[in-house]
Amino acid sequence: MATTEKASRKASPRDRLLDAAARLSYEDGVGVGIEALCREAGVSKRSMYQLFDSKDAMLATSLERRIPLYEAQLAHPDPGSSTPRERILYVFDRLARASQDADYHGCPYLAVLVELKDPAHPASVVAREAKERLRARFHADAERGGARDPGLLARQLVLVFDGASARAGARVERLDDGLVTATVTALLDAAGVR
Amino acid sequence: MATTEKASRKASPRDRLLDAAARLSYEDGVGVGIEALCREAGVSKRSMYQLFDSKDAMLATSLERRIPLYEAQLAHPDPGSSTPRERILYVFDRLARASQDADYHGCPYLAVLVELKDPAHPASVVAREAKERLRARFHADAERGGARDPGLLARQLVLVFDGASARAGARVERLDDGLVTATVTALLDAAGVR
DNA sequence: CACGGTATACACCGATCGGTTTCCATCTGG
DNA sequence: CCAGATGGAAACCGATCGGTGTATACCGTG
Repeated sequence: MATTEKASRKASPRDRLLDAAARLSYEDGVGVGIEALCREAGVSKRSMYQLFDSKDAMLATSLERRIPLYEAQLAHPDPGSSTPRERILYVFDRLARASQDADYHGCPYLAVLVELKDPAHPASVVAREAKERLRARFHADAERGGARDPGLLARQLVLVFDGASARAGARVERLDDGLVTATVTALLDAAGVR
Repeated sequence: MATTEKASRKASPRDRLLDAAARLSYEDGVGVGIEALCREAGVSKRSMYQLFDSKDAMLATSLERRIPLYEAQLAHPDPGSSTPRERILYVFDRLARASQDADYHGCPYLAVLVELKDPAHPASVVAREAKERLRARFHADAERGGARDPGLLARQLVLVFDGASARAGARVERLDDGLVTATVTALLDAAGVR
């Protein structure tokens, strides 16, 4: 009955593989070899191909599994008593903080979409879903915040989010001086969000 | 004396290689094999390695050569009689138009920076230079336009530019309904650009 | 015409790619 | 104690990777 309950000492091969895939594909790009992935995970290639149909499938699963964590990292700690404006600005504050890490390389989902230029790739589908969820969250807050055009504001915010994360990840820009906050504030004000 | 003057009928192998490198690395990513590049250019591998030290060097040269074209595509046709605001908005208008092409895959320089995560890679250096020049152009127009903080506005504009081009290239967003114009206008207004 | 540079075709190098196969060690439930 | 499932080590597959070596065909110039 239990699917993964016995793993008492250390993580299951499946979990180790998914973690390794997330880490290595983020650091080195989706072009990492399965050989390197399995070595990092301490799992044989044989086991990996029993657990997943292909490298692409494992990559997609790995990305999908990370979505809740990704969203939790950007979620305001107190969704109840915070204002929509605060919740939106919090997302960008977290982005600015995360981008200061030496190993920050931008939003992993946007990176996947850029690297695999094929929109039909299973990993691209997952990445698009993750980005769509971020937009939807901005949209909900934009509506609650009384934006004149919540749909427009939400799209503007993801535009800034992706531009900022990509540029910070590529080390062409720094976000630690209030750049995103200033930009988002201007957009929120223009949209009439209180 | 003359470097490339004899090429009367068709382009030199060097030019064919650089064009093929630009096209294929844009369509398929920087991971394209040199075999495919040489086939596309109609040049033998041997000739390529006589003309360039390595694949990386050829890629960097190819990107560098494209910078003037890239900038010309975004340049207002009448720099003399146009206002700074018009010139800035023109850049985004061209971006919105270009993004409607079926084979648009985003800004090639940002893509290179995202794909090769190594900032020291020769192609990354060139790509960073191209992005820096765009920022500098925005900065000049922001100053001339009387922006309160030209440096800030210029950085905000490249943020929007890269976010929009990346998302449009990844087919997660469409720019044909005035999204970027609305966003840039809000930022220009907030900065006090007339 | 003979020359030297340019470009070609093609085989080759070791390494790695995604993926498969065989064999064996280990663990667990009956 | 034994059966069967699980998972790991390593060889192997054809293909491709970036890069070279060799030998030949073309070219304008002397």
